[in-house]
Amino acid sequence: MSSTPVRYNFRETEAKWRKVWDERQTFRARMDKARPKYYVLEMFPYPSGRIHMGHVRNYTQGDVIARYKRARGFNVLHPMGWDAFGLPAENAALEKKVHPKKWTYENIATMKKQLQSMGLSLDWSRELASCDPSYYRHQQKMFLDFWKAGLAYRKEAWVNWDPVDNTVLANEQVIEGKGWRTGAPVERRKLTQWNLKITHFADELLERLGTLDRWPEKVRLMQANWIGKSQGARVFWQLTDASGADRGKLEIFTTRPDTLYGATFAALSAEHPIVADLAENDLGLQRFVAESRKTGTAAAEIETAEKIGYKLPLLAKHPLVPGKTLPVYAANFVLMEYGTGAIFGCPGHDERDHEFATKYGLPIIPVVMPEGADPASFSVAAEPFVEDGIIINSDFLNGLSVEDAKARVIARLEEMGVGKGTTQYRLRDWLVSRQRYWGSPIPVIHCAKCGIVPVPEKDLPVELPEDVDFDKPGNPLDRHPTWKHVSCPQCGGPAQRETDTLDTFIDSSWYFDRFTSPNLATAPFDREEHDYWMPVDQYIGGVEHAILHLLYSRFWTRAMREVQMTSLDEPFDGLFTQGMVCHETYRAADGSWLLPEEVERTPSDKGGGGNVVRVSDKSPVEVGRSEKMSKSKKNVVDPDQIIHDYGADTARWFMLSDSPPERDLEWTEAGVTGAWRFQQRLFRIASEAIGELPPVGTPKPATFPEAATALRRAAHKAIAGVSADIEAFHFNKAVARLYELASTIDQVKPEDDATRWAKREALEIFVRLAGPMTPHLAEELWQTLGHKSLLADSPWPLAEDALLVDDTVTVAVQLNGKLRGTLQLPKDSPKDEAEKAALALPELARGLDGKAPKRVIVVPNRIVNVVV
RNA sequence: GCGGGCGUGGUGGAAUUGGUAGACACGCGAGAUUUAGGUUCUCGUGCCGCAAGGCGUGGGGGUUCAAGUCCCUCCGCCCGCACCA
Repeated sequence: MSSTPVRYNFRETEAKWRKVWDERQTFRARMDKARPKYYVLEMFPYPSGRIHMGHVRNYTQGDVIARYKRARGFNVLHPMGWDAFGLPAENAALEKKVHPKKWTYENIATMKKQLQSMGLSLDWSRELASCDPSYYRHQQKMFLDFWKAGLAYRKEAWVNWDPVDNTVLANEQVIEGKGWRTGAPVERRKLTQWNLKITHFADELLERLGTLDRWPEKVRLMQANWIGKSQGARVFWQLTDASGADRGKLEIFTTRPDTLYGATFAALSAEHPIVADLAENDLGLQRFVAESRKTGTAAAEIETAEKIGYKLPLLAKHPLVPGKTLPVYAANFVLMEYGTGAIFGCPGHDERDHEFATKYGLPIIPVVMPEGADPASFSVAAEPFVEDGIIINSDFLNGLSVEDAKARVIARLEEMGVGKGTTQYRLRDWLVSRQRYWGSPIPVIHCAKCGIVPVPEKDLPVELPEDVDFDKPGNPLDRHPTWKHVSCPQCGGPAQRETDTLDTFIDSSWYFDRFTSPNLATAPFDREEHDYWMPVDQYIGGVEHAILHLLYSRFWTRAMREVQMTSLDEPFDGLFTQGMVCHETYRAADGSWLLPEEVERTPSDKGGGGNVVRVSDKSPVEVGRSEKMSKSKKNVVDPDQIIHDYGADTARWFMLSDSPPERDLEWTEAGVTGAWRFQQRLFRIASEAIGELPPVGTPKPATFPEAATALRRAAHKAIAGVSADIEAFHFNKAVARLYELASTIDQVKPEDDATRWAKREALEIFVRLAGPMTPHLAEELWQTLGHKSLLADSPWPLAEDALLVDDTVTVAVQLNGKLRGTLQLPKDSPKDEAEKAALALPELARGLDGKAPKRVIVVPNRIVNVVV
């Protein structure tokens, strides 16, 4: 139309619409019982400094859902807050001499501004930060309530100890068995710490997974495995020393009581009380125990460490075989935290036991063999047989299946009084004490006379003192001159505050509850608001939280139910786990990592890749494979820069196109410019068309020419398709449909009023469908099309059913399963007609070469397969 | 070690219940227009082959008229493992 090119000024336009939404409080959520609610939540960010592309992806996805559900008439709650306590703030304090509070709030300010530049439909009036005493006072109160309800208790637990810094280390701070700052070999120490009784709900947490049908199957599976319910038996073994004198009983838990006859040794955890006892008079054993403690507390470390054992001066009497005794070891691969801290080793049917038995020359007896194997020749000497099979070499169990044998042997053990069938969980109670400053104080007081006393409710919150120093490692609360010294609330005598703080997973276990009434001072939430908004209808976040955060939140919800705060069972009705954002890595000749902006691609002489060189001196750069964006490898792209250069809509559009949201996304410059060009194209299509379109509200013509009907079909099919795609989180497919619709619209050059009407209809549909993804541009185009209302307040378009079905279908014709041609047939043609049409196809006749078909398979509307 | 996942053109990825593999996009090639602050438009583009045709969804095997999809087996990569959040 016009010879002057139309350009979309995204900077001005995006700012304009954000201001309008903000001023009109478009996204403010208010309880309204007359309307159905929809609670969309993305995992709140840790304020690490600046937002990264992972945030952009996460919040874009959530915003698509939030805007879509608003358009569909839901009363949407879409809040944002800050997971503001945590280790990095203390690290910053140590390294940069900034107070954790200052560092955290500065980061929040920066990141809030960044998030706001994305044009997210958030209700910022509900913003919260978990480090704010007005937030954590409620979790202190809840902690005390849980304690009173018997859900919190103290017990000894191991921590990683740095002997140089005299401080407790997080698993993350232990690198190859050494302290991250000191390099000193890490030791394990025992401390008395607070735990929450998550195991009290183990069975319910497992059972209710089955009802979470809007959760990814893999997350439910991971949680089920984590809870790890297993049926097994506790077996009591009589211990003796070499002379046969009674040395007490040993209790062993096993999930494989059916292999009891294959037991050739017993092994105790290095932390088992019996081992501790024996070690008192055994230097070698002391050394062994000390050696075992050098492994950190992480399960992966313990289980990959070389299996070593120490033979104890004990024998265990086999409970079913008179006269048979087993050697007893202390072993580093037996976990004190699981079962009874002791196992019997059946090397024939367990990988770890096999490795151990081979190493220490212990006998290996097969007691299960595959069905149909020959018992005389079946051997497990080379490797254990861990699958289901038939029991052998096991007295009264011979010939039974594994399952039947388990039941029979448990019955026998119970009869004899030497064992008991039990259910065991892998899940351990939640250890919530942290020896750190930047967390919510545990509101208890230690009194020499009264013991552990809760801080009275009127004294809550227990606030963190701000005058702390980070000159030394360790917990500044512990060495604060005055903070911990208080008088006992019960007896008034001198007492001390608990200086441990709560695990930050607690902060994130109820923030979604708090969002329902974030400004209420007297309680964590208003019951009516909570009942209205909860549960979260759609929760979105990284799969790295699949187990811990989500399980702890499910627990916390139940704990609140236990103390009558809610009647809610599950906090998250729907869950979606998004993939990571990745980028190529670049290395200079000297091996140092380079930022993407420090390298460039030189065009090659004839097409194809080209070389990658350093911008500064054109030296060659080694290109590594794409990995998760991380500061350490410098393969990061700053969202701020992208939003400044291309606009928020481009960043959002790129995040949604191409990659399925649950999979990893590869960030590429080409992809961004592609998204940018499409924004420009859309603006041009709409701007150029506007002059020829009928005004808003022009009545629908009675009839349409064929081309107009085709356009209307495309548009209405897009409504159905995009809606279904958004509901199913297939944003990349929704984007592809919008590309198609845009091309279709652009190609229609109307020459009559009905087609002009259809083009306006199609454009309006397009703009409304694109609204959740590229909200600023869509809002601008909505106005360009002549609307006075906000697109953000407009309803989702409705598809006309009649336009969704075609009257002809393309049917594939195959010869022996190989495609020979296609047919256009009326929809739902009878089978014999489809067959007749297929056999008449020249391409088929050529392949058939005069032979008569043996068989013809007809799948209506899909395929005709001729078999000769 | 245990648990979970992923693997389709040069690239990101599409593909109801097994039913035309490669939608859409990037890149690349050819052409047109001509933009000069990131151009735009048309056509082509899985591989081999002049063609007919053949081969193709990480490798190997199987079930089926028909397999990316179901089964077995092997390989590669990624994530979680309780004090990172």
